[in-house]
Amino acid sequence: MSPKAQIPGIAFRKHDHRRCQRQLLSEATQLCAERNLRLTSRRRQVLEILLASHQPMGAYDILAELNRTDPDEQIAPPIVYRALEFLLGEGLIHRIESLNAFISCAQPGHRCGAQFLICRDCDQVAEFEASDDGLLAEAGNLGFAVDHSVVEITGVCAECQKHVG
Amino acid sequence: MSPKAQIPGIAFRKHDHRRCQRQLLSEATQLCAERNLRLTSRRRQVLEILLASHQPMGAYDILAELNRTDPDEQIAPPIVYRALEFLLGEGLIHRIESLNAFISCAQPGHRCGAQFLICRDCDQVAEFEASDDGLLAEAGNLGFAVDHSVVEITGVCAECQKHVG
DNA sequence: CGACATAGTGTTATATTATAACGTAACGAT
DNA sequence: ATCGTTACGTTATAATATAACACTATGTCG
Ligand SMILES: [Zn+2]
Ligand SMILES: [Zn+2]
Ligand SMILES: [Zn+2]
Ligand SMILES: [Zn+2]
Repeated sequence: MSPKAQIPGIAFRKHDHRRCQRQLLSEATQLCAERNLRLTSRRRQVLEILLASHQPMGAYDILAELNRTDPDEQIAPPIVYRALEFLLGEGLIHRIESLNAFISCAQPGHRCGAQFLICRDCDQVAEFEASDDGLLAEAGNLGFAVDHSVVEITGVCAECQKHVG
Repeated sequence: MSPKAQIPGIAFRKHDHRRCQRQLLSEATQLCAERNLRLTSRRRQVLEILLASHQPMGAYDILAELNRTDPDEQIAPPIVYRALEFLLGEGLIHRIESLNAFISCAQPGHRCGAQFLICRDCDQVAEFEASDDGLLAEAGNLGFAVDHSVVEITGVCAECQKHVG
């Protein structure tokens, strides 16, 4: 993965991910403490699996990972989905609708609009913060009370455009 | 400037839907003829089911409808999915990712960006043409070659806000 | 026409994603 | 300690989607 300063999203940037990971987990812990919520070990476990990369994972991928690291117990889907539900609710992760997958939030606590660039070549997904969201304003102008917005842009990232063959 | 700030989406407007339906089917027929594509009876059948309303339907809802109107044959999922794939490819219908559902395009042939307002009260979905140019331009500026964009805004429509208790 | 290539359909089975339902355990407050 | 609540574990099943392969319709060319 080469440095691509122009692409937003940490997924596309070279960085000390060890540190990044630790930081995000710490932020999650603090955020839950502030909100008086329980980041239980299951929830933390699922979050950590997602924090291991900046890639989206399917619920069953996460499930497999849980069962791989802990072959004694046989975890079942509802456990994963419940943890995901909690993490989604607190904005610690996002759901990528067009992939049926989940990804750790790059800026937990920012209550950021979740907007994604999805490269169909390298499968990397970058969360990016579109500062000016005219769409929501427009929806608002039309009398629509916006609750949640899904913005997922599929295409080819800058790096992959170079390697076309 | 694009023609926006109209009331979004025909789904939310009172109109002669009989006529609307006929018109859209006719446009689809013509469009396929122009493109030298076969709007076979199966494909037309699926399109007609979606054109019966401006509401999104799951693939299995469509399947059920097929099997209801024609109880002799027992249609299976792949048939529906293949018809949907064709219709999606030609822009005659759209897929709503956050609902796992399909909806007829309000403006076939316009190659319109597919943007949706989804009311979580009345479940109506309005296709609306907004200037998400900002977003796409931003992606473009960042070196990302946009292929397809998903914009789905969930909330409460103007009408439902009045009736809230 | 009749052989052929191709696109579309039908059928079976199965993969993938997600939830219902219900009981148990942990926790937090009286 | 008991009680209400939240989270977890377990089983079963629902809902969504595709793989694989056989068959049929359609158009093309000699
Ligand atoms: Zn990182
Ligand atoms: Zn890429
Ligand atoms: Zn109509
Ligand atoms: Zn509504």
